[in-house]
Amino acid sequence: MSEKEPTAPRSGERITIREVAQDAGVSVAAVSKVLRDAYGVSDALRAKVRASMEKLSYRPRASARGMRGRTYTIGLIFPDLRNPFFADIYSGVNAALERTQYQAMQGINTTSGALNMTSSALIEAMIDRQMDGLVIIGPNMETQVLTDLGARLPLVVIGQHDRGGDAFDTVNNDDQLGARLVVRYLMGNGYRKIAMLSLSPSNSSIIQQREIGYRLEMMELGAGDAINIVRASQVVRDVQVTVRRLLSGPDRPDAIFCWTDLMAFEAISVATEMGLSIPEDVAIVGYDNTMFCDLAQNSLASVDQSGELLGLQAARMLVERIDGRVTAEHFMVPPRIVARASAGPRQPQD
Amino acid sequence: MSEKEPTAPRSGERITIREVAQDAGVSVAAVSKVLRDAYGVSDALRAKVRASMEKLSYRPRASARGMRGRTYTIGLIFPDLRNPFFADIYSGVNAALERTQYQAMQGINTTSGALNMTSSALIEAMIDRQMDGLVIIGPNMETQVLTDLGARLPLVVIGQHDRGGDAFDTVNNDDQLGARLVVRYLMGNGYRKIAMLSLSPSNSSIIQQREIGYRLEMMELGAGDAINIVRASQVVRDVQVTVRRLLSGPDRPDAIFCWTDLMAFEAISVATEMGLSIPEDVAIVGYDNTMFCDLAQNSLASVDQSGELLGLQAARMLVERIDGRVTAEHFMVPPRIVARASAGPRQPQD
DNA sequence: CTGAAAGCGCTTACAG
DNA sequence: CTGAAAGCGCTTACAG
Repeated sequence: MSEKEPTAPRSGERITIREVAQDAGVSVAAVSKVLRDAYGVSDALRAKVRASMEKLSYRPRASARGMRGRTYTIGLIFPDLRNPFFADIYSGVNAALERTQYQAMQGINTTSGALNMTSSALIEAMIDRQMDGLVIIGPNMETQVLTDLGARLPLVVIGQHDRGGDAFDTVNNDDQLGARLVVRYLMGNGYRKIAMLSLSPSNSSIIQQREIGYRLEMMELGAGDAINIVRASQVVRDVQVTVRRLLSGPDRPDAIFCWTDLMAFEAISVATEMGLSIPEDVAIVGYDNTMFCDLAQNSLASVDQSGELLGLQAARMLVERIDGRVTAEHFMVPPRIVARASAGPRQPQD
Repeated sequence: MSEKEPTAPRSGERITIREVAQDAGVSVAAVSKVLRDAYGVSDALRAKVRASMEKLSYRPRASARGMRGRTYTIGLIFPDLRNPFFADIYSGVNAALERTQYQAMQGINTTSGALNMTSSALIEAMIDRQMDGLVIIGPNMETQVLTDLGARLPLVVIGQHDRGGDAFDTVNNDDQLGARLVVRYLMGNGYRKIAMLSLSPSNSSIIQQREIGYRLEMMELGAGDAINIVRASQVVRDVQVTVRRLLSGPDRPDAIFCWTDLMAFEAISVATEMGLSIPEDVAIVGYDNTMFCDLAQNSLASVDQSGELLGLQAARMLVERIDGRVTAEHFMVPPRIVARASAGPRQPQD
């Protein structure tokens, strides 16, 4: 294999800062300052340089900038791509960066199995590529790992309640409240034996918060005896088996509060296959309020956690950190129940 | 705003090629050659350098490499993030790159509206960041734009049948055959008045190929008089209105062949809301065979176009181009019908 | 407020 | 097969 360099076409094809400086009749350093909106540039000089940049359609190269300064690129790490909820977060991030020089680049942990391994490999790849900062969504790692990472570069975490001193910011939906709202909503509609289909392994703080909220609200509303948490991994087959077992038992729940809309859709599917009616035989509630909840065949009641707002806020906070903030900030969005037929008012039993 | 540089922590913290060279007792150039697997390095030297890299846990910085050579980063551009089909393509790309030094970075065109504007802005952002090559999925742009782009950097396009000389490679599902298979399948199950719910605006070659396949097969199977193509944009409301109109007309179709699973789910929703049974009143077929087709509430028959294979192949071809190939290659995957209840055998009519 | 020079961490001819 | 030196396109002290 030859060592040709077809990647970069004829060199000199791309305009550099040097040519802009020459065209504007100023120094290279002056152009650099205009580029970075740095102080110490007169309006006249700025105008001249801007005009030359426009005229030559100059675009700075991120990798050259990254050699000493910033790349104006931030990395987004998603836990998976199949949940349309993440698209909402992504739009929020993009909206926040729209009028800045920053650009978001995504990486996704698709490989199942050794999740920690995969995500740390991806994180290192992002650091190798000089990301100015990282937004990690729904991390499946120890808080200590995030703390260490936050010491290396600006970091904002979405979906992680445990804090790491000043090492990173967090942006969350109030998961404990979200779970409480679900229990209240279901109780209000006449359901009492409410089971929770949670996620395993359950080491994430989001999972813990939702389980706590569920337990507390069940107890406070006098249904402590009906508390029933079952767990499944995200794998489809595992969800199906778990739901089927739950619905086949002698003491079938009235309602299932599912970890995610995706799990709830599977629950609807299994219940349907078992010949059960929703919500007459069993009510189903999801989390995320994804676009598929509205489909008539799902009509899934769900908790809206404003993904777009989460993304927007995370991106803003990250840029602040890149700009020098060193103390942690934490942002929490209130969740909201969106009622739909899958958990509608219970008919009087015969 | 001060000009501090919190992005890069204490400098010197990261190991450089120079320190590796020193540790191994060789020149910097030698280390670079080992890094690039370039020729002209003895096994002994290679082993020494590898050991030092390991010992110091050295990792090359992509932006420094990009200054003269490659960044070992390829850009993936998706038309949207809400379709789980793209997750399949992504896994394929990742699988292909797994044992290479390359890393994929994603960008997504979320902003609706001026689609061309958005995607070209994203493409420029990727070029600014020195991507070694680009994979563009389902581009909404003129072939000429792709041809120009292919002249600037290695390019593979997924979902584009029009070719651009040697400027870029294409990877496709055989969309014309896919559409034919759907018509054959539906006819075989007793449906004849088969409408096609296509995408507007219909300037993409994929759309054209599917429409051609649909028309030809309808004619060849003697149902030319029943040809009926309606179009909707991806916007949910538009799909709903279009499907409702189609199903309310005086001459209701027996079956609807939908542009995408996502559209098919909407079609199922609308039909359900109208009190129609599927497939008794109207059969529905989708395209992409996404994970949601299997849910009992959808049971959506669909065309599988092997997203993972498309992604795998595209990534391989892109790496070949980066390595110097200058002639175009074109790869086509055969589609496959996955039968499900939404288009099951038609019951004899009363 | 402005500019000349050094340097970021690699790769690339080129000389030995 | 190996290495010393130049250079990629920016930013950053530093001097004026």
